[in-house]
Amino acid sequence: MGRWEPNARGRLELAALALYGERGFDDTTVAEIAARAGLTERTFFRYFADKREVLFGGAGALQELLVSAVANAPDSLSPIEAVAAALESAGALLQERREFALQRQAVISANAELQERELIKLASLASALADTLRRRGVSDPAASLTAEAGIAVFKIAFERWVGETDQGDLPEIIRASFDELKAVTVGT
Amino acid sequence: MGRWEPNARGRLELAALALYGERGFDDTTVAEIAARAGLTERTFFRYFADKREVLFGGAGALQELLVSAVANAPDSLSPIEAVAAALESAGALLQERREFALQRQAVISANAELQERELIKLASLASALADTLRRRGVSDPAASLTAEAGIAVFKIAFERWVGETDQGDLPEIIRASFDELKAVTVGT
DNA sequence: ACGGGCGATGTCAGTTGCTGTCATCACCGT
DNA sequence: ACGGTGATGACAGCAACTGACATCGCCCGT
Repeated sequence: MGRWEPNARGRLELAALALYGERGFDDTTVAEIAARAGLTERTFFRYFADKREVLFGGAGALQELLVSAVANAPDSLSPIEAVAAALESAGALLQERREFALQRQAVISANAELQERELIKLASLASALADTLRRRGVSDPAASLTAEAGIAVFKIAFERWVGETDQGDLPEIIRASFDELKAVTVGT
Repeated sequence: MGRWEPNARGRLELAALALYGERGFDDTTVAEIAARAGLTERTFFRYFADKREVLFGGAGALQELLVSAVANAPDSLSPIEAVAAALESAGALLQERREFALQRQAVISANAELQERELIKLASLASALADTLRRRGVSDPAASLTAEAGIAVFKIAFERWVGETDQGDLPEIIRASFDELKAVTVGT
């Protein structure tokens, strides 16, 4: 194709994940990542806003998936059911890339700055879900609460799935966690 | 008293909040904060791990308050009721410092890095609450779900309270949001 | 009262994340 | 062939953060 090797972005993502895994996030310099990808530090920052963002390239696609799943859910579903169904299908997708998901999560779990970035991505997901619910006619604060509760369930289900040695079914864990949330909120 | 002016930490917090408010987080250097507090940059980093942390000095106290409130809640309260009561009392405390809370929140809302830090503090709160629930005999995933749902409710209630011109009652908003969550999770 | 330990602060040098600016180098259409 | 263009490199510079060492009074024991 071009003058340069193709897929510079993908090479950077791959190199970063490998190096973060081998030597840790803090002990990896951006220059090292770039060198491993056959590029320079300056080019790294043309593709990614900062050193952390390189691990979150898939966040945008995941958000679009969730939003369109909720937007296209049948009207017969209640808001929380629509959100649950969307998260289950996202879970199914994640499950197909379990190896990658585990490696990535190990890196993130080892570093607080990366956890911060992950949390704000999840918050962005919740915000997008709430917007979509509002477009479905759900009013506030129900829309925000449903979205935030859904993301909380997803977080916890994902953690459990990652922690399991015998690989369980993620969508199933998500569904069970929603049921558990329902039981828990009843209170008395 | 001492060789130095007392309360260096407090002076740094005050100077930082003022400068972040006046010129924005990005356009404020740590050296400027330190100078305003009559100290040096190096001393700033002895008190705070990084430039953001200076805004989160109260997080530790808040966490202790919540944990002890849940730990000391009467056994007659269900997990979610214990969490709700704890968050309401935290809300009452926040309400006493409304001016400060609003100013601080305006600064945080204007900057993504600060939002990240706030999110990880909230996640830490949720984690501490979940631990406390487990010590009360609640098992997982109910403990984690209750804690995360509680924090989600708190976030949304706080946002509403901040957005109001006619200052409503925060504990009341929190209680109402818990009720709304219950309604929303019922689903169908 | 005096000397030394000690805690809080200052000074300095260095690394790294990140940015602005300009140069370079093929490819592409005309 | 020629100039435009998009991706990359080279370089300089700022600010966040860290480690090492110096300084300065206060306090405690003798």
